[in-house]
Amino acid sequence: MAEDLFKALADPTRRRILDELVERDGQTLFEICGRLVTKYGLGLSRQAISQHLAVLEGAGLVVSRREGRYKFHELNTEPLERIVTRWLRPDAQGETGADSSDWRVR
Amino acid sequence: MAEDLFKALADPTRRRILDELVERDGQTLFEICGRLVTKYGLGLSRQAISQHLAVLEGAGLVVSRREGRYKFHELNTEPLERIVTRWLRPDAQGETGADSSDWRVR
DNA sequence: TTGATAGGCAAGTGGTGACTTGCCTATGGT
DNA sequence: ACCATAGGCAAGTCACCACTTGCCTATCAA
Repeated sequence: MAEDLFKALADPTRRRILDELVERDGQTLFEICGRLVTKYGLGLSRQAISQHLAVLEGAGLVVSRREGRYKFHELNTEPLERIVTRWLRPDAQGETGADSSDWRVR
Repeated sequence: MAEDLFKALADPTRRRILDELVERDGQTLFEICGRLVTKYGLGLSRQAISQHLAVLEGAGLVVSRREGRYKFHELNTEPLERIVTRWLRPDAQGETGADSSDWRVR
């Protein structure tokens, strides 16, 4: 749902992870950790990145595939298309761009 | 900058406000309050909506124009285009889609 | 089978953000 | 001049989220 998508995009570290996956798809957790450190000098723990990946996966932006002791993470840009059809081109996708399920009771 | 944009989109109430402005552009604060109440049964205070509008304006998603005692709010979808060029079509906009300024030191 | 690598689970902490409350300013009608 | 309307400012509360720490599981190589 939309809530998960935008929450996932709200964190700059998660956006960087998406950038990394655009540049090189199918990386493991440790690869991503290493890249964030060397490219941006990020001193985040492995668990921090792992939790970020879980959030991205929950939003459908990342799909993971396990092979032996490795877990490869792949980008999925399909959820991002919904942002476009909601506000940029609301006439596409059969009229409504607003997702009626995008709501939470407080 | 990107940080403000995604933070602005992270809240469901703010996304609803954008939906309202897509449907009818140039509304005042009280008009938006009324619409959110009648259409979604939202019991938010005027100040809450006012603060949301300030965040949206800080992100460049809303532009306001004052006329007498009225302040009209208009939608600006230009910042949303950058989301598309960053991950969906990174080859547009002269190569890089990643905004190097999208980073905060912790 | 031991050790190293790749990853997961769970509880705790600090900071940030959404919302409220109370009071203040400004414009316009009568 | 008065009052109602439209909006702003500032402080306080509360819940959530990012991150850490500590420990545990699984796969592979020697």
